[in-house]
Amino acid sequence: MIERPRGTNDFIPFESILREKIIYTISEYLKVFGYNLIETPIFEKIELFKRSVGESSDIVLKEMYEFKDKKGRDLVLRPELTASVVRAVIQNKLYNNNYLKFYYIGPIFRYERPQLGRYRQATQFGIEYLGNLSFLADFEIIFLTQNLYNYIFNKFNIKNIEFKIHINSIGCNLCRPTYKKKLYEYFINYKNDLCQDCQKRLDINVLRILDCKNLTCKNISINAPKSIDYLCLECKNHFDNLLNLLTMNNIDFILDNYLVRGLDYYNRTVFEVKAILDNNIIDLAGGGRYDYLANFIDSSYNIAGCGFAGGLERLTIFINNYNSNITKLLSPVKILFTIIHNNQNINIFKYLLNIFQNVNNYINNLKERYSFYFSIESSLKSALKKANAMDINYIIFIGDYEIEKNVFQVKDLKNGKQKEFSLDQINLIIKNIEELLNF
RNA sequence: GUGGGUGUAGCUCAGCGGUUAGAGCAGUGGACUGUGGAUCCACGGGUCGGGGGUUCAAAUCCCCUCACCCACCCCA
Repeated sequence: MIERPRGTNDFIPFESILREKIIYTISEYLKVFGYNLIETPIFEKIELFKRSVGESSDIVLKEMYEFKDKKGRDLVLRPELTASVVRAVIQNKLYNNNYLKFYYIGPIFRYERPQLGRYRQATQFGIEYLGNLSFLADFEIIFLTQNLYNYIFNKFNIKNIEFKIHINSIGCNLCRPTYKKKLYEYFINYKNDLCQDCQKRLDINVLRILDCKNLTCKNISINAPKSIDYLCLECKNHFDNLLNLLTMNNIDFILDNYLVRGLDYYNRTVFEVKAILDNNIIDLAGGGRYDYLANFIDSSYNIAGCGFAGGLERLTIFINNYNSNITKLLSPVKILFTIIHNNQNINIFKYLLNIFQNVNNYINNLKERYSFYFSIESSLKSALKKANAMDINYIIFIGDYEIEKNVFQVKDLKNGKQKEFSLDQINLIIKNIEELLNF
């Protein structure tokens, strides 16, 4: 047996249906706010991520799927999408537009050890708002992040889910070096107590020590200098204004002084969406501002930007966990059309073909709301058994008895009611499906 | 990449050196030949994740490997 590669998934019905609906829900919501779909390649040149996500980040350091193509080009399966979106904006010369709002959804690849909600091929969705330096853009992104999740959870009938937005500012190129220096000076005193990883981080990226889960490191971090105490005036104003807007709009956020992100392109605002599942904290999404990203990719460009990215698989886990009935809620009305056929009279099949054709003809009235199934059975009993097993809502059937009386039967399997219709009307049953089922 | 746990029927699992590997659920057929879900009876189904080793004898013990789950690391 050839199995699928580690950390990948087959999404078979009905999980695939749920994913489809979630994706639809996301795009439906974001389009109303003026965000439009952007699609970029699944593989990119390796340089794109080395320059943007950062050579010192774990993603670039050890998690990328790298390969050479037949001409020896160094390519990678994309580990995230923000860098690609910014690259696309530059390459397609979109930067002079003042309405640079995009949403994306698609696969990303990271070579990690799989766990629940963490896969080597995962699906990320997110939005990017480019070209706006104002704190209003940060506000819009955070507002949309929170309310997109609210909208999805509401749509899938999920109540009582608690998710929190953690937020911080990590400053800009002016003030961050000072802060990093202060952090370094603080942590160097504890160098021998820090875990091995953090001892390395001391020189590579001090900020990430704040993110360490090691208990000793955590305890040391408690009294570490906070980035917000070292922000320059502009960064401080930006952050204060943002927090004011969020407060005025009753957006529930937690000011997390030690929140940092593993991708190097962020500046000023960073945030994460955290939710609780069985006493575990799971990150649903993360994001922030990345005003230097365009410049990292090509030094002749400066394009401000702000966005967030969320994981589709993690979201799906929550929806399934909080609403186990979800696939039933999403299912269309199922109708089984059956011919009870236990003799040689093949003429009876013409009614079956008739329904096939009419379903096709009226597809616009039926789509999203009805699913049709067809079968030929030797007895009514087996037809009903099959319908029951398939969780069919209505069965329409024609057998010898019906032919003799020139009728067909419609039975509501949920309440057992049954009604007889004249076979002369068979051509109208799909066209008038609503009336037919409403008896 | 590190540490731990688990792989036995379609599903959930029992068996943990000793006949021919089991149960429940699901499936198929019948009792019941035109009105379903119930009940009873019968039946089908397994390279015990894969490979190697130890042994008279391995699902069971050992080694390797693959996959999943959990905690790290990191992140969506």
